[in-house]
Amino acid sequence: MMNTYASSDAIACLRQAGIPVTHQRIEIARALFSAPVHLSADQIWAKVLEASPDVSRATVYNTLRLFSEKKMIRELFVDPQRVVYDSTTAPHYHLYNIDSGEVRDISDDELRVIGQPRLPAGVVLDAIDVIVRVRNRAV
Amino acid sequence: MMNTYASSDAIACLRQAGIPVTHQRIEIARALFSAPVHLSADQIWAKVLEASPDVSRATVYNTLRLFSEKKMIRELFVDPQRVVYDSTTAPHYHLYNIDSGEVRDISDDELRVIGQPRLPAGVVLDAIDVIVRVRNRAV
DNA sequence: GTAAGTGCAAATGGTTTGCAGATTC
DNA sequence: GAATCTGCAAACCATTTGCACTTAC
Repeated sequence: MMNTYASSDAIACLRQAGIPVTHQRIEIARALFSAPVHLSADQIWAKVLEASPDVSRATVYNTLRLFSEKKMIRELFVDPQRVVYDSTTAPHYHLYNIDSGEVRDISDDELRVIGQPRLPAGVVLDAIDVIVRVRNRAV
Repeated sequence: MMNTYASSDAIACLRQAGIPVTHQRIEIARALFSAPVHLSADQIWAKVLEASPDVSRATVYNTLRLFSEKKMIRELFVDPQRVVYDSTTAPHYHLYNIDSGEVRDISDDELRVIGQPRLPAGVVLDAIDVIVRVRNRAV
C-alpha cells in the first residue's frame, strides 16, 4: 500500500515529541497525519481499525489526549459531547456546520482576529479559538 | 427583597419570547437576567434553589435549552462536558480560564474579528464564537 | 528485566427522557 | 377543561479509569 505518510514518518514524529513508540500510536498518527483532517475520536478509531483491527477504543482516546497535550494535534470543542481533533496545529480558524457536523478550515484571508485581549494578572495565553457556526438553510 | 430584576420583568420577557409562563421559568429567568452572568447549568440550578427550593434539575436543563432556542441566552462550549450560559446575547467574545473555569467578556476594543468567511452554498451564518483560552501561569 | 502501554469492561458525570401528577390560562 | 409543564429517577453516551497482561527497549 502506498501511503504518503509512512510508519517511519510517524515514528520520527513520535520520537520528536518525546513519546514512546508503539504500534498503536503509529497507526493513530498515520490516521491523523496522512492528510489534514477534522475527525472525532470514534471516527479516528474506525479509521485506525481499517489498518490495524487490534486497537482498542480506550487506547485511541488516551492517545488523542496525549497527542493534544504534546501539541501534535488540536482539540476543537464544536459541540458539547463532541470533540473534533484537528491535525493542523498552525493557527487558523474553523467553520462548523451544526446540522451536518462538518468542520472546515477558514483561510487567513477570509477572517482575521485583530487586537489582543488584556489578560488578567497571573495568566498566560493558551489559544484563540474562532468557530463560525453555520446551519443548513431552512427548507 | 429588593431585586433589580423583578418577577414582572421576567414574565414580560417570557411573554415576549412566546414562552408560557410558569413559576420555575420566572425563577430561572431572574437568576440569569438580574445581572450579566456566565454560569453552568448546575450553577444556575443552585442559584434558583436559593430563591425557590422546589425546582428540579431537569427543569433547569430543559428551560436553559428552551431559552437558548429562543435566543434569550447564549450557549458557550468552553469545554467538553461543560456548557456555560451567557445572559448577554449581543455579539461579543470571551476569555476562558482553563484552570479556574472562569469566563469573562472581552470588550470590542480589545479584540475584533474582521472579514467574513465564504459560506458554502445552502448554509446560513448562525454565530461567530471567539474564545480566548488562558491558563494560570505555571508555578 | 523493568517500566510503560494496552485492552477490557466497568465507572463516570453532565445531560436527556419517559411518564405520572401538578399547573397554567 | 385541555394542553402543557414539572419532578423524579432511570437512561444515555462519549469519555475515563482500574487492573491484569503484553510490549518496547
